[in-house]
Amino acid sequence: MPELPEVEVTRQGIAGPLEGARIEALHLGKPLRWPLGCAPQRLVGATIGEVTRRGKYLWMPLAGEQGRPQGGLLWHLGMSGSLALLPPAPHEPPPPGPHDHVDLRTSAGTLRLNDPRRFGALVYAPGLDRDPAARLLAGLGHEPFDPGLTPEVFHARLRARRGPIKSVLLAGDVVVGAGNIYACEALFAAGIHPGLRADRLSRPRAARLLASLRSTLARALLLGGSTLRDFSDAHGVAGAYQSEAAVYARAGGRCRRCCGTVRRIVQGQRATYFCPGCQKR
DNA sequence: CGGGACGCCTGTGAGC
DNA sequence: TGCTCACAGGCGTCCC
Repeated sequence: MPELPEVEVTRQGIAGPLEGARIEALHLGKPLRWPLGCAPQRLVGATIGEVTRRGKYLWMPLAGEQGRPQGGLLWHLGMSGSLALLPPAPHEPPPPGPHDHVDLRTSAGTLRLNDPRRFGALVYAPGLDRDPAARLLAGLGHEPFDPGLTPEVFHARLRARRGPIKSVLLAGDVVVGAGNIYACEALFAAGIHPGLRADRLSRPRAARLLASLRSTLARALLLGGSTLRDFSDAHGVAGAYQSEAAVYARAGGRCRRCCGTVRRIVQGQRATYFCPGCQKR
């Protein structure tokens, strides 16, 4: 679920309402991927700043009572996580379900993390540039919409990589944001075979792939992301992108462009979907 | 150092 | 119906 569009849609749903809100309590359920890293009580009274995104992480800066910087919270939705912003007092939030593992109660409402598989995380860090945040973000590549990521830069980065282009997109150390769905869809849109070695992409094809990646992510963002099982935005609204996926999860189906058959292969333990007719090495 | 496999955890759907 | 098995959108860590 949560690839860049889903995380960004989530961010857009919570950033405005939560900015300036005061933390009243933090309740934790079952353990997530990593421990919080500080006593929940220590966050009470802090004021939430502007929530930002880096890759698939959300950063929620916190300010202390006297405006002193007080670090922040790094959120990750993992494979099955979603955030819901529940109405503030006088409304009492419904009791947490079995997969609700975080309730961040604030003056602007309760931010609730639901994550059945618990690959997600909530981690406190003294700053974005301080551990553990710095360590987690250290290996991330360019943001896909970063103007500094020119076709030339993208091509140069790909030329240093010998693995299949699909795996390189997924790895996130060249460009962040594409998970399995959007990596497959962007490659289809660009007409590039997922098994092509990254260093074998010509400059024009690299440029085309970058453009396809951007348009794919932008389109998904516009549609509120993809909902394959249970993703929803901060207001509980499902995404709509999955219904227009050209290849993802469509093995055996008819390619919408050439009427050939969509194939499924496995690369690096992950399923890859592509159209052999439209995507060339 | 790059690249690939593993494992974290639970739910779902297919097949028997 | 009920069981088992494969598989699922991410990513840090380990090993070669």
